[in-house]
Amino acid sequence: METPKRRRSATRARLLEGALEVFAERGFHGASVEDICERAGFTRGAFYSNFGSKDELVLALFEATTDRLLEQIAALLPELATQPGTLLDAVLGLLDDAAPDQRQWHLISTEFTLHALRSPEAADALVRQRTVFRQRLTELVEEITRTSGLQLSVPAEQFVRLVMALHEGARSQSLLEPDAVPAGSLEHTFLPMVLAAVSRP
Amino acid sequence: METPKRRRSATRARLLEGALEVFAERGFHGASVEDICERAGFTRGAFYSNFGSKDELVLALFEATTDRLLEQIAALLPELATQPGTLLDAVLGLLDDAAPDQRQWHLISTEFTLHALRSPEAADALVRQRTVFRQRLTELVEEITRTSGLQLSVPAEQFVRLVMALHEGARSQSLLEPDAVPAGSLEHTFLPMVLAAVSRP
DNA sequence: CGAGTAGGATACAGTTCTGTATTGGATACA
DNA sequence: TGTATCCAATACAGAACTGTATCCTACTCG
Repeated sequence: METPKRRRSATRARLLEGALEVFAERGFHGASVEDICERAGFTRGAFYSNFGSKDELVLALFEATTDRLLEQIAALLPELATQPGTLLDAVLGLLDDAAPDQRQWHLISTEFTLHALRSPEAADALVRQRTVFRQRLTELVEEITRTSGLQLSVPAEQFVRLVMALHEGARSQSLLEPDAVPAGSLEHTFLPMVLAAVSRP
Repeated sequence: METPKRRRSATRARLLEGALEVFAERGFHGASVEDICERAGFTRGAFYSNFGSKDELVLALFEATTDRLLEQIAALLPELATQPGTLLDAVLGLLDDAAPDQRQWHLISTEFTLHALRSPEAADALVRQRTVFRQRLTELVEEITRTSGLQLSVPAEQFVRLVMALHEGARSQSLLEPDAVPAGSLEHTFLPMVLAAVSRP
């Protein structure tokens, strides 16, 4: 039982993986179907046998990426919720470690965001993903504040939105000017202040 | 004296204007030269008479955009530096009002950023632009703190980087979820806290 | 071992885009 | 008024890409 359907889903996976790389390198419209196939080691025959079009692949890629992201979160949450460190270490740790490759992830997720800003359906999907992601983080924050006796003067979700926004903007700066803005520097400089301002012992 | 060179530069300007719109709508690679010309009311003949390629036009567009941005800043700075309101009102006002159309500006600047992350030359240009922009903001902050007797415990530039990062991330959220995140809400919720934390009377 | 089938490769037709070469028309100027 | 010039339109050739239709190969299973 090694080749009836497993082979098919394996090539699907390789195509998705290739698409991820090529999209990160050349962008969404800049990558041709041929590019993706070449990267994955196939020809277009394999592609059109698995996907109806590039758009369809993009959708599948987004869902696959979302799934992986949620898995990563699920894997990281337990230790972060309980073990050492502060609330901010936990939240930032999750944001940082959820994706294996920060640069690629930033390129891809920016590409998705741009796509979503132009297509209502894509926007729906992206907003749903971000909502789930944010909820996980919010629960994490709430749990940590509960167990540590800390209390926030703003809704946890609002606080999470802040951290996400700052993280995204800061990552952009870090990737453009790695020397001037080491990864995480902005967050680690300012977020503790915000936390201090919004928390009561 | 109305048509020797003025006509030429007028079509250049219209092409750039068309490119701005089309790039915002379909993205950089998604827009064909023909699309741009059609939007501007020309055919490709006009295009290739004014630009060598789409890449060249992109560069020109970036510079034109940069110029306009700096003009906007120069126009807004004086009143913001002196007149009423707080430091944050001034900085956020500048970030908000520097571009006439927030959505289009966000799409275009994200597109540029993405492009820059893939091309070292574009990265250079973008970093230069952002550096100038940041310096203007930094000077504004320094001037306001000086005249208002306020003092920051972090370098003004670092503070500006924070505001820019937060602004960018927050704008992304606002555009994706206008109802959940009204424009400016994140900034106006949290930045005063940071400011309070980093300033001494 | 042989027929059937699934999945990917190859070949091909059609479309779209780019870039150049040529043409046409309007304006400046003698 | 006629001519030279400039600029954009048009016409054309070639390249790149998409999507389909057919072929080939390697398993599966009787």
